[in-house]
Amino acid sequence: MPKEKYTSIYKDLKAKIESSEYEFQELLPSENSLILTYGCSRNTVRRAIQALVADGYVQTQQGKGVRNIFQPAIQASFTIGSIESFKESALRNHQSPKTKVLCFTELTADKKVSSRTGFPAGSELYYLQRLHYLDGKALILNHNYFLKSIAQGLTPKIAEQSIYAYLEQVLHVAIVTSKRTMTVEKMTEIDGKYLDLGDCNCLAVVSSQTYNGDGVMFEYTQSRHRPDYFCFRDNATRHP
Amino acid sequence: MPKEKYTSIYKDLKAKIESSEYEFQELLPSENSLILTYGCSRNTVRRAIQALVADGYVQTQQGKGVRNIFQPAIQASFTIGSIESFKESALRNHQSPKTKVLCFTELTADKKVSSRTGFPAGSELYYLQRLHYLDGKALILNHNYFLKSIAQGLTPKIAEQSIYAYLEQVLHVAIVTSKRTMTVEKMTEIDGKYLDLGDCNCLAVVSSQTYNGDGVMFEYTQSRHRPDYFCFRDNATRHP
DNA sequence: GCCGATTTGTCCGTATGTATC
DNA sequence: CGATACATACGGACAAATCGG
Repeated sequence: MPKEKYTSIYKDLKAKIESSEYEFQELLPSENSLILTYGCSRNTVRRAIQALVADGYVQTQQGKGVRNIFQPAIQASFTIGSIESFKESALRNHQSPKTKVLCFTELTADKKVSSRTGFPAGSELYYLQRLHYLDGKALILNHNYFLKSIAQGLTPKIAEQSIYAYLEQVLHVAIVTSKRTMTVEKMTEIDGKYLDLGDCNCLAVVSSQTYNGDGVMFEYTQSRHRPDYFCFRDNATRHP
Repeated sequence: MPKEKYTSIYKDLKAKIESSEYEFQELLPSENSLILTYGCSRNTVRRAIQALVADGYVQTQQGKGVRNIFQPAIQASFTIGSIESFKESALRNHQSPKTKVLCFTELTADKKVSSRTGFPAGSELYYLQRLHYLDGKALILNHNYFLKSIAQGLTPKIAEQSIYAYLEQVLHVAIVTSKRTMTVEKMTEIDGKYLDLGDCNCLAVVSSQTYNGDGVMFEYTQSRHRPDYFCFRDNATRHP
């Protein structure tokens, strides 16, 4: 049983673009012909196309058509605009991930933690430090804070595998929105202890607040990335 | 004369959210009531709401409603997902921008330039180095490559003001899509010469390829940011 | 636990405007 | 000018999730 119609059309077109069924700069079939090939309404194909625009795969132009602007050259390690667990992105890039849990505790948010994470003071939290390896190299040092009431039953064992898989598949937490900021920070002692930074004294830091389907922020994570293996990608559009 | 209907609804709701007319975590009026207040169809209000979702302002939940999750706390210097010129983002943050043109030349892309920028070898280009100041501090060192055929008549004088304003308002170039990657790189000699990096030996690098309305990539830019003034923000959504 | 009201999600069909060729 | 293509907008139908009685 497939998903919704517009999703399957989106995936089909995406696959065709990725497999170079449409050439770079070539126009895709018009909306009207897509309506015929997929047997659906115009709104539905337009919705699929808009998703491709958001991905930076195609560009639309009124009166002309939909142009393929996908270039497979650049393969970003971490794609912006969608939420992915470390394990998922590693597997997507055909790399073997490993995670080591350095620290697993529970704590109550005081003012300091509250202002850093955005959790209300007094929140009961799990706090973890995790080290992520890719192909044997230590690349990311993660500081995770999870709301205990939502990530119930989290264990170091689970944290070594995939926390997101546990949240979604076991606890049925709907993961919806994540607000992220990306900065560059001076390395700390603990960074240097676990990550091989070479002669760099800075690293890339991604801080994220993640919300569940009820609008509750249940996760704050700070990911500290070894700079030479860090690449963020996004597609922006202009609306003046 | 206003814009399209859904844009004006989007802007109106956005303004109300930003001015705390709806509280954090509060549900917005239902789609049906918005239909009445704005006198439009359901599709139109839904489109406005989807734009707010993309901005990370609200979250929708089937059967419940649309929840305000906007928190004014974090004001990012550079917002992801939209294309902004340096001048625009500076003015948005109420800061006084200044730009100094270090270098302005024309060149023909050889293989090396081609592989770095993505322009085909043989392309006729403008090449610029520009230094951007904010409130008197040198924050960003920009390397710009523009396709001569599209950015016709570019001068150092214009580059000191806003290139985007020239492209859009004078040449009527439609700026549509930009593919960006964010990395952290070791500083170079020229970085150290112009940017005050303190004791950091790295900086944040944003590389972007920008396309016009005809699907032609007309700009490649590498922006090298002083790390302590660099902040990128984005809102991600999960679609497993 | 069931039922009905409310609310958002998906999908369809149609009409009109606007840009391109 | 007409044909084609995408953009905007409207209206309606049914499904799915939520909530209260």
